[in-house]
Amino acid sequence: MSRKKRVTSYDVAREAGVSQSAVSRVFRPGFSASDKTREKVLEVAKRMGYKPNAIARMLITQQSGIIAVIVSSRANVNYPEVLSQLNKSISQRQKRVLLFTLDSSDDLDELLESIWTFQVDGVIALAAHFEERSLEQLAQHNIPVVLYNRNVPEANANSVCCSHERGIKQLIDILHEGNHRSYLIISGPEDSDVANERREIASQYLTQLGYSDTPIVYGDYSYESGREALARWLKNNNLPDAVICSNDIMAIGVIDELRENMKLSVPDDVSVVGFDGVSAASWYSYQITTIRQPLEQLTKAAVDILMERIENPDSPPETRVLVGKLIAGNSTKPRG
Amino acid sequence: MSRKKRVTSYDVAREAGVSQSAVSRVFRPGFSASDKTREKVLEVAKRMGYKPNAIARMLITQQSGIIAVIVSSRANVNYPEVLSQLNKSISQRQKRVLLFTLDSSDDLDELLESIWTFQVDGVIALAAHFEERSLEQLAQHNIPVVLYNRNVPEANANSVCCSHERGIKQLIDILHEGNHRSYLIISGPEDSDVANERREIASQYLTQLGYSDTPIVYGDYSYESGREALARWLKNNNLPDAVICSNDIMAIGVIDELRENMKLSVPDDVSVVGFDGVSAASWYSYQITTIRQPLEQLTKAAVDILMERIENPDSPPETRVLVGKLIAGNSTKPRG
DNA sequence: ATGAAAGCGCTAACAC
DNA sequence: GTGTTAGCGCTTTCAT
Repeated sequence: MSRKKRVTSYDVAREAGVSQSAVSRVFRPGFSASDKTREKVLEVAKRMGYKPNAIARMLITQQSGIIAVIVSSRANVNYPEVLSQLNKSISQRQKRVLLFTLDSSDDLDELLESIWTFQVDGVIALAAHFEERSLEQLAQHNIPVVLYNRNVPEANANSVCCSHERGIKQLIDILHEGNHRSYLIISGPEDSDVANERREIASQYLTQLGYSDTPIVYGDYSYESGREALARWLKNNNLPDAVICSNDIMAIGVIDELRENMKLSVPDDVSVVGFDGVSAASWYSYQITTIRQPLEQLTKAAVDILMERIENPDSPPETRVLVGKLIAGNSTKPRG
Repeated sequence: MSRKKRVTSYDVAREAGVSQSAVSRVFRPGFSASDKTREKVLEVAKRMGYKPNAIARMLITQQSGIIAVIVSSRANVNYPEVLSQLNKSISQRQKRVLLFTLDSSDDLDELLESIWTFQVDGVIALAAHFEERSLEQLAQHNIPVVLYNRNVPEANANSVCCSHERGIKQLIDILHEGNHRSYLIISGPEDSDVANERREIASQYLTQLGYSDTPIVYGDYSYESGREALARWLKNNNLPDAVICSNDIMAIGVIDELRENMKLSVPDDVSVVGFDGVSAASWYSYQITTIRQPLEQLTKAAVDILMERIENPDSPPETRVLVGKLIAGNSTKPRG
């Protein structure tokens, strides 16, 4: 490895005829140095191609300027987009995103070790398997954490989420007021907090409105699983008035299954609602009635909360719930 | 900041009654220590909660174990997915992904500085504005780089890409053999290498087949831009036999525009082809004839090449071109 | 305002 | 195999 030798602050100091600490100060924002020194140092630094070494700085300041973002590789459809947004927002704060993958809770300890090892300033967790004990461990190390659309009820952790309750109820209200009298719920996978929450809210609210025992079938958030879930149900049961899907992608699958194999049309034969407000949901061929998650605000809130905790570790835990926007699509219409 | 004091290798050494370097050796893979020492050290380390400090290790080894992945925040539709795949693949190699965003070439120097500052082991670049001079600068620092679906012709850099030539020609062959006699190309934005390449190949191949001066209109890869591009064209021109789109999302836009505003049907009135093979392309309501990029293989190849260059900096530059898979959809059919 | 000096926690010769 | 020692490049008192 013939990596060319780095230019260090000592090299610059020697060349500029000042001390090494003078160089250091010039490169630290908010530290004073005479104009003459500053000018000289900057000139020499530029000429020699000196750049402060972030690693050395981290070692001494015990701060890395790095935010760990934990994702699961299981394609939860809109995580990639969330990730992009988070990265954008964190970059603007002069911090960097270091990516960690968590696929099953087996890897949890290894993950925590790795996070700890990197001295990250904070953590944003999107992954489903990130459990309460992880929160405790990070808390012990005073590493602030923000959960994104995750529900870890007992822990009083920082979190941001989209109000599923408000959204689901809005959707069901539309259906109910539109005289839909029989429902089917297509839920996301049981190991997803978000799916469980959306399903339970829907189920309970329907009960409250007088439709008890609304049937539930499960998918895994994917297009195919939406199609299959519906097909499975219709093999032995009648068509409901409305299908409530835990996310848009399954709703799209449902619509396509109805079109292709049942030769039925949405919304004429049955209404379908989704959740998320992904871009495909608004495409002409689907136009799903759904709730759009305020992605940008959610990610921004997550980063805001985290930065606040980094600067001020004693801030009490905070949960910020944002309300999604109802998109009145064309996948629902009043009955009778 | 009341961060609890870290446990260091010295603490463990003292407690275990060995030297600090013994502790260090136990935690370095491939270094020898007697079973007795190893056992003792591991026991104490576990009890005290010791974890080696990656930052300190980086400082001394001059290797960070970090791969910089450069993305642009402009939503190039399938980058998020590429990013997930890369992360997965890099994690498996015991390295980590540090995310960098590059939106315009203005920020280039700042970006390079930052990359250099972090002592990253290697770079994978997806961003459009990552230019040749960046390659040179990184080469000077002996930081290996792999370009992903980027075309920087003069530089003999490492790169992986999907063969656009092979794919586009396959698509056009289908149309040509299906007696399509007039074409419209809807290209991605001009600041995208990939878009330019796809457009030029299509244009030239059509010329070669006898359709010179095939009209070209531009979009930005988005659904809306596909719709608008087609609408703009049809305002003053006749419907072509086939529309060749630079990506699937614009193809989907084109299909929806035809359906909604022109009351025309695909493939009966006009054929449409896309490129990428995103999941939406195969949905029943679109079923686009397209080329599926071998995403997994592409990302794996990128990581393979990079790792090889990290271990062996003198390996000559390598370009790996992978061929996509033709998906014969239902958005094309033979004419007359 | 500036310089000297003491680390941050680790690795890697080098002796033993 | 193990301990000693000298740094990696920086920040940060503490004198001056």
